[in-house]
Amino acid sequence: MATSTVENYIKQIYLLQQNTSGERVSVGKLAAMMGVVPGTATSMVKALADSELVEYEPRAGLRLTRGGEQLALHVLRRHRLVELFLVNVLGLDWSEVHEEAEDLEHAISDKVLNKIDAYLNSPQFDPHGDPIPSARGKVPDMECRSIADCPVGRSFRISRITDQDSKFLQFAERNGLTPGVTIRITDRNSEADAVTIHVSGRRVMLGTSAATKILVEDKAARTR
Amino acid sequence: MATSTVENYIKQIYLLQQNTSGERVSVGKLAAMMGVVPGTATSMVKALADSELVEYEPRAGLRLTRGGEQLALHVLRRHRLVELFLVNVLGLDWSEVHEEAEDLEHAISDKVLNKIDAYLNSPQFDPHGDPIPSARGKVPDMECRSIADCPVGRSFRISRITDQDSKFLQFAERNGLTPGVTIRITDRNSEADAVTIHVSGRRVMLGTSAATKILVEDKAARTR
DNA sequence: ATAATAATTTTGAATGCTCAAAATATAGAG
DNA sequence: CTCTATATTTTGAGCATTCAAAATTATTAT
Ligand SMILES: [Mn+2]
Ligand SMILES: [Mn+2]
Ligand SMILES: [Mn+2]
Ligand SMILES: [Mn+2]
Repeated sequence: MATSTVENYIKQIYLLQQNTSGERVSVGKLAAMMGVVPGTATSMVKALADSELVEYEPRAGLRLTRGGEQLALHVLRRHRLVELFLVNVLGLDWSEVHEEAEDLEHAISDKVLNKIDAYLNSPQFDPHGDPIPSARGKVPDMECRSIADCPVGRSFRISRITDQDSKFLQFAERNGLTPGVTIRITDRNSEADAVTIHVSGRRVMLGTSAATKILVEDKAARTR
Repeated sequence: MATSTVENYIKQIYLLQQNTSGERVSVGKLAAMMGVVPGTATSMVKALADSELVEYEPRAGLRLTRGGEQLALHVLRRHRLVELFLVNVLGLDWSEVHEEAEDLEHAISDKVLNKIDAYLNSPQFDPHGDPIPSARGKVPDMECRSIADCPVGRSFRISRITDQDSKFLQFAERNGLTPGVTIRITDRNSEADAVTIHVSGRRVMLGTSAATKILVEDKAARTR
């Protein structure tokens, strides 16, 4: 029913809402993320509002409706299951699957999706640690903060990388910074804008903006 | 580069050319197969001619160029590898994969396609016995005729089912009529418009129009 | 409060694909 | 050779998506 353009907009709105923790999304931000001119976003948003996928207050911004959120979660489920399948079964690199999934997420039927889900044993997280919404739209919760604001001296488990850029993912992999890995934060220097961590022997230094993209949780936590 | 609409048209033109063994395809036939109104096909064909994918002689018909044929073979390769993957790896039924592949064929990158090909060990035929063009556009040749015009009394191996309709495929499967299976043609009655065959003990009667859809080859032939 | 600035919306136009219906060409029947 | 049935093309229009550029509104600085 929904075109892939609509699915992409809705997914992006969902992701923007996540960052700004629930506030209304601005048309400008949306346009920027979608790589379109602002006027294009405006007219698209009007169409989405007509289909009752978003609530739209001209000049104030927009927010997903319940239906919009469900669609977003369904797209995200397809995207992330596909990513995991490509990595675990077909052996693609985690740095390249995001692009692939960007197209496949619109072409996978529920029938195939369920087979993939079963094949992978109903996983909860994708290769980047992103939560995979369930078929009913439940998102596995994960309480985690970024390396950028973790106390020095403690150990953590990497749970998620929040940047799909393939250069960054390759860098992370080269340095052993992948979900599940245990790291120890050994130093933070706010003047130098950097954090030092230890990961399996190695010492790695990260600038704050890179550190922000790596989320961790307490050593004790989750089964993954 | 090519939209999925263009890919679908080009693929369909290729398939029509196969049937009519190389003659020019008429716009009307194409429109019918694509499920569009004739005028739509005319304007699409003009666009395809502008992109040099077909040679078009108004009112006389059209034919794929070399480039068009290559595109068709590439789409067909994706379609058929996907079908086989869905059946062999994800366990979908052969009667349902055609529909699935119809969308996926446009969303699979070469990178993923190569992984699938390797995973399946570079197969030559899909679940319906359709030949899978190689990455370089070579089509595995198969010399086969339909059950409808095979001599009575001899044995053959089923090599291909040329009908994607899921009801027909389910019927075929129920009666053990799948590629690789050996059958024996025991009777033909042109008045009754029917053929009788034996397949693993069972006796099956087929009307000519059904028999035409099942292709066989000499018992001796091919490694599959 | 006014003016400058930034964000947003509107307008007008293009592209790709489609349909309905009218116009035209072609082939076969008489 | 003329008429008619059939296939094909043309015309005019709509939908989804996009851009460029102009118009409008909201925000901020003075
Ligand atoms: Mn996408
Ligand atoms: Mn991911
Ligand atoms: Mn298709
Ligand atoms: Mn097939």
